[in-house]
Amino acid sequence: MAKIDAAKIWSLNYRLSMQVITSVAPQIAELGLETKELFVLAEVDEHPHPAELADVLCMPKPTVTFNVKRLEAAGFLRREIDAKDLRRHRLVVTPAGRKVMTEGLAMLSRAFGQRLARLSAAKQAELKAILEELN
Amino acid sequence: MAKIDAAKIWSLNYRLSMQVITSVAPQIAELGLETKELFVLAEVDEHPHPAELADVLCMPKPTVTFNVKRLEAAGFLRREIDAKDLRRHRLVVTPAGRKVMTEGLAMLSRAFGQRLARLSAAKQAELKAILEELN
DNA sequence: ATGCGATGGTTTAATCTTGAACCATCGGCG
DNA sequence: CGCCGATGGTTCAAGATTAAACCATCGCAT
Repeated sequence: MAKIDAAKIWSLNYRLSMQVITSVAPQIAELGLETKELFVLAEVDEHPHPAELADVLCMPKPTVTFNVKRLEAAGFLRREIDAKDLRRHRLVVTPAGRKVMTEGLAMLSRAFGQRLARLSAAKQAELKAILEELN
Repeated sequence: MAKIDAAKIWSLNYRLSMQVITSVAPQIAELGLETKELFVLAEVDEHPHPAELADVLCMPKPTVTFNVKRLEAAGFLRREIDAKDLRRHRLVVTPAGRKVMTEGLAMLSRAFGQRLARLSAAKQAELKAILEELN
């Protein structure tokens, strides 16, 4: 079998992600949320500290600072100082934040769901399994 | 079967793309190329016109203009005006451009190849097929 | 031909991003 | 304790991105 070109696969993957997110960006914006803010918001539950967020989301720390600040100003996020480690800021999603996060992710699900609908259920499951293995 | 959460799959996919590209960015930079410039360069053969590039790469037209300008200044790209349509600029990859493009894509292939190596050959092929179906 | 909406590309100005330097705190170690 | 390297987070300034407005050309219908 000819060797599979990894760059090609990466490229397909990247393009897919971008096309989907580009297509929902306007809807998300109507929630008063930039897409990057949604990404941040969506990871706060699992990764409540900015440093982890930067790591998971592959964005530099100042970018996280910036986006967190905006989310906080918008009332979607609250910030608590960890009494055990005064350097750390624990982020907490507010009810309003949870609302827009849920709606934003639902929009993303619908948009990507339309693409996924091209695949059989079996293939969808296979894709998910493969991606989990790769992550 | 529980409904698969499309947003979750999208997120896995996005994270995978980002982690990989983040990991190669420094190497690519040594070629004198920003990652976005590499993306542009890599699509020029198939999509020689800026408008198409913007579309395929999901980036706004001014971003394409900007990156093309830099690629041109670096001698990686040449620009010809289409005699048939004076609005259109046909982009051409120069030999120097082809060289860095090839090297850059090879770096990307190596980096992503390491991830892909977690999968059996059959699963790699399956992934590629699925992505092509989704694109 | 002439007008006109659509398309290709650039410019501008405002916003976002980010590398580098920074401050504060932590966790050891002598 | 007091130092010191490492870690969490922010600031700042330089550079990248992009929405909006723009100019030029095209295709086409009048």
